[in-house]
Amino acid sequence: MTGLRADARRNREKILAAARELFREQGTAVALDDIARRAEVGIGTLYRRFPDRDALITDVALEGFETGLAALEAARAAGGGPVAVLDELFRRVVEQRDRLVMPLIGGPVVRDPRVRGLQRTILGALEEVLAEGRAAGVMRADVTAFDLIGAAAMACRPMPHLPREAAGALAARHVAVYLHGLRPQGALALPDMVEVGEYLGLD
Amino acid sequence: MTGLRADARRNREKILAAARELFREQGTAVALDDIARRAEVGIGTLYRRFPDRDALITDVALEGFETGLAALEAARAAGGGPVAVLDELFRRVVEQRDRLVMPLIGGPVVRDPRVRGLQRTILGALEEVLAEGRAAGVMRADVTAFDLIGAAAMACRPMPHLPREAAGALAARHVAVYLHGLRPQGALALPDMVEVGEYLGLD
Amino acid sequence: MTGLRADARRNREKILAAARELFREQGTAVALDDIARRAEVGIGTLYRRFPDRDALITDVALEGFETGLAALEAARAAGGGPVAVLDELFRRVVEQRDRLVMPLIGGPVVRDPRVRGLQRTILGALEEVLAEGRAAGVMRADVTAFDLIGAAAMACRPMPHLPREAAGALAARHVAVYLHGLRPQGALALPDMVEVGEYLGLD
Amino acid sequence: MTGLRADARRNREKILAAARELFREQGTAVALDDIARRAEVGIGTLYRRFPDRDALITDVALEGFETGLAALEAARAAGGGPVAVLDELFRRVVEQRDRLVMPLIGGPVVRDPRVRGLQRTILGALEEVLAEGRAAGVMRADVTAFDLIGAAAMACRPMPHLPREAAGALAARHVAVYLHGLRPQGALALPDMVEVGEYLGLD
DNA sequence: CATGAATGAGGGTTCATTCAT
DNA sequence: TATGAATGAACCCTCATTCAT
Repeated sequence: MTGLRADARRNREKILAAARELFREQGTAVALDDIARRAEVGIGTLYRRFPDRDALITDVALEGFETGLAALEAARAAGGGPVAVLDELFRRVVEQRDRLVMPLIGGPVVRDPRVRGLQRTILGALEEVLAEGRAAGVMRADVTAFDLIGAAAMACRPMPHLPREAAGALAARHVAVYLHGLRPQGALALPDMVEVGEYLGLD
Repeated sequence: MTGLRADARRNREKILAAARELFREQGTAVALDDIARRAEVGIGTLYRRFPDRDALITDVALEGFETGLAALEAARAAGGGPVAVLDELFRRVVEQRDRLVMPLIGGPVVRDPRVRGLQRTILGALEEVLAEGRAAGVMRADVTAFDLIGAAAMACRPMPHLPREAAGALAARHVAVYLHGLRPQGALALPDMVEVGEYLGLD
Repeated sequence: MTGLRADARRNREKILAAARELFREQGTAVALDDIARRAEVGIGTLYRRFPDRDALITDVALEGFETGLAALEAARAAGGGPVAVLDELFRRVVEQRDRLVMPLIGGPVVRDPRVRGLQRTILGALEEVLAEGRAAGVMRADVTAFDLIGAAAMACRPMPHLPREAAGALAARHVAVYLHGLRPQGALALPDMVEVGEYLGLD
Repeated sequence: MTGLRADARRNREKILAAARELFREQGTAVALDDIARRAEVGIGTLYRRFPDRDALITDVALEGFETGLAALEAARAAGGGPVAVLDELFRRVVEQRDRLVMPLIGGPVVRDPRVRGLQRTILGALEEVLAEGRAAGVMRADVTAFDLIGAAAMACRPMPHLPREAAGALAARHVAVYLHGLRPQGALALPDMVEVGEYLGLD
């Protein structure tokens, strides 16, 4: 990744960008030939860099998680209370949902230790925000970091039958209502949480 | 559908059930051979009943919309105010999300007039519930029927990397927070809604 | 193999014949497309009948062993002493070496239980011939059935750089000298035999 | 070959050794990448030294023929009558059959004039041995140098399904019987020899 | 000179679709 | 009508070969 020749690194980036786009548009089963074509490289180049489909999916997902973590850190750095942090975080999540392909991805990704590390870091930071919110009495006590991750995943899912900006607007509105619902006033208890640890391979 | 011989109708049902399962498990691009095999009919039989993949997808989606409409009608019939209706509706939606494959489906479905009719009916009924809720001061004025459909779609999406019951719990909790967020108290304005009419082919 | 539809069985035979020819001409790595083309069937038909290259190789080899066993039985049926039997056997082997692709084949074939059964039968029959020859004092005591199989394998090997009839003549002459060498008179001891049992998976 | 820089010559040798091994293990169709990898040089280096696959095959074959000629000369130098010479020659052939890849090789090799020269030399020397043997009455009159080359070729062929030492023992035993068969006593006439001249490109 | 990145043709395999039984 | 055999286009992947570093 770092020791690559200049042209090789450039190609790697082009391939990842093309994969990101096509995964969103057509799912991760899209033809690798198409990815190579959109990236304007030969199919052999794609295979040299990513030995199989999973390697490509994993790296796209990895960048997604990195983007997610960066969004969270930026939201915290922007200051404001925990409510403002989540508002800002989800604003960025919806805005950058093209890069957050994360929720598209099935099982294999989870196995990658780099992904697991990022997931752990993100979960930890979210827990801190939630703890602040609970302490300040502005967030329900029963919502967990897993719930927030799940909400982000749902909001990022592509809706292929909707035009892009409509899907964006719908996601933004959905998230706004959801965040509004995080306030504790008059809330009924949530259904029980089930063990989601293995989502992270944290067990 | 109705004028079919008994065994032919039985085959049709077996095929639809198999398709529903496999669409959820593997997406709508799953091999038709696999569907025929799981349905325990020959591939030729599948083709006799459903001339192409889209016909099968359409019929599965149609059943999904019918299930959704039935859930809505049952929720209204159960009585209670508009809040109770939405609670009950979404409870059923999450519970029966296996059949609500609707949100899995891309563009082609929209073209079918039967689907459009069902969508119109569902949207109309949802608007009525929302109107009641607004009149009673228990629902935000700026949430639309489209938002509710969108929320249902997001909640129904399969999360293939999560074990089934974990995904169900996450969806139920998400929906609970979302519905809580529908209350008007202290709500900030939602982002603008964009025209989603073509989602229904209503334009 | 037996329960096949008439046209399906016809295709199966055409594919096996084409494979036999091309394996000899170009080795077992020959393009399967080429086999399908020579057999005048679609590539899909080939794959329906033989799920992978090994399945095809195995079946070709199987027919080879059946041919070999038939040659041995015919040679014995023709009567004459053990020397005449081996003469006749090897005459047939060289003559039909196109079908005796057996020696072309590497490891995977051995695993097939049908192949192992044939190998056992052939070895047993060869031992009987050798025993008769030894009893009559016309065959070296130290030659084994494995040696005879090995000799047949060597003689059947294609020599792609030689024109077909030249290779045949060379093989026939080689075999003649070899058989002549089987006589006990004045023979020096053979080098030790090494365990070849696993060739048959007999261990 | 001679005017090469020291490191270049070292690379050349490493490539030839790797090719010899892999040709025997997997045939001459083995991937050139694999040869470069086993030789621990870049693929570009291999191509600089050997412009195409045939050049590499030719050089490996050339070394094989040189090895064969050396074995023949050593056998003659060891003294003893013609029978002893052939015994010693074939002992060496079986022993060094790894280097005698010659019989693996198809048509292209023949074209190289250096190979043809070696073949002619070897054939000539073999004829001399046979002539001595015939004169001494210890060798059949109808066996030719071509037959001996053919016997060597058959004995050198790899038998990939047999463990290495078993294949060696089988070859040694086969050769012993064959050489025993070369004696004239009581021999029946051999089948006619066909013109094999073009094997050498001597026509 | 050595290296290894890039290329794309070609072979392996799957699967949607047609059609003979 | 039900079946499953046949077909071939399209996708996956490898590897010979060229060329920039």
